[in-house]
Amino acid sequence: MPYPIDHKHKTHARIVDRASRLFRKKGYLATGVDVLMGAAGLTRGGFYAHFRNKAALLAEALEHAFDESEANMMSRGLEGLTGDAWLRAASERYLSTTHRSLPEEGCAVPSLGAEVARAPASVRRVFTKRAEAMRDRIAERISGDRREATRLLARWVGAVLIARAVDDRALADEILDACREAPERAAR
Amino acid sequence: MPYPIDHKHKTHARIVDRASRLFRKKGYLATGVDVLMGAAGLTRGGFYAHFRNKAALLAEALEHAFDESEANMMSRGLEGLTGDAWLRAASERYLSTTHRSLPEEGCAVPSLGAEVARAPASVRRVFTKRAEAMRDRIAERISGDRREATRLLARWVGAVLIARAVDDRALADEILDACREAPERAAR
DNA sequence: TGTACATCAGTGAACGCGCGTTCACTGATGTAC
DNA sequence: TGTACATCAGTGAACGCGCGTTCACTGATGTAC
Repeated sequence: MPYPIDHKHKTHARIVDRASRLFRKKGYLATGVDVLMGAAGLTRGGFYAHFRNKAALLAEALEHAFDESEANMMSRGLEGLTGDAWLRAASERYLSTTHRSLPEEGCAVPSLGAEVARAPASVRRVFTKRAEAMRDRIAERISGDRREATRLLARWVGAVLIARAVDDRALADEILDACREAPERAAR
Repeated sequence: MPYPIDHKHKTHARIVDRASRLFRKKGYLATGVDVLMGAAGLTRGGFYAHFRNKAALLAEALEHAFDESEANMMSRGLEGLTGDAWLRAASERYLSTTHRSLPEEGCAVPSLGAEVARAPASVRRVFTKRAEAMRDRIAERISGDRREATRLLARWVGAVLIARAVDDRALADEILDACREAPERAAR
């Protein structure tokens, strides 16, 4: 057999990782197959030995993005926390200026949500599964209330989306800061 | 003088209106100049007699979209309402299944926010001005609290973005419904 | 241990196509006489 | 009232370019002898 057994698998994973970052940063449509392959140290032609087409890569890139961003923002270092303590810590991460200015390492929902809505069913199915799982993971941490978790996720996503689109650092900070406030406190 | 004096102005406005709808529905990058002009009953070549380039049209299309969607969802028929009554009515409109399934007539923030974040400064400046004005209009209706208005807008935007991306009607409805709940009630 | 071979991951030229933009022009119009 | 003219909104061919995808091939590798 030519090449080590896991060689192709490693290459595949490298393409998915680079794509996942480029899609979140530049957008799906705006990132061409040759740029993608170049970022993985390969050339255009090899792409179709790994993926049926570009949309199939988007589906895998979404899975990878959710894996990475859920771990980074909702779990790593937050293992012991629940309820309000977890909520404050997770909100601080999701609504941080770091997350605002580094979409390539962040949640795929604000960066790719609109493009996913216009993507083939295969892509939307992956997004659906992962977004729902993310919502449920939030619910688990805040006393199991899925409706409250839904509101929280929606607010996080909207805040990051708007903060990134806005061309005014102070306004962006103001938006993130306002949304960091817990619902409980917000209502007095 | 050739042609009625307002002829060019009317054509210009028609292009902006069609572009505003197509951009919201299909995305900015995904909508080509010839499709845009065709939708306005014209041909490709005339475009540059109206706009410096495609990004300049995006800026005008955003203004138009904000005008239209703010009127439709926050004002029309809601003139007498303030506080909780206005909040309930506006939330119902923004988080309606109609708004979810007709992005071409809806708010530009969930449909174009991510592309605006990657657009030239001229486009982002227009978006900033209009998004801030929208937030302030919400604040005026709910006792002047701009931070609360920011949270409300972020939640609305996130909810519609996610509900559109998700490939599951029931889940989409669940998301919109959960986000319809007023913050006050949400916190008990 | 050294060589010949079979495998297949990756190459790069080529496909047809649509992109944003430019430009020489056409032809519908209001005005002047 | 009817004709000639000047204006300029809109046309459509052309520009170079990058897109997603295909395919005949190359060459690095592990295995067999």
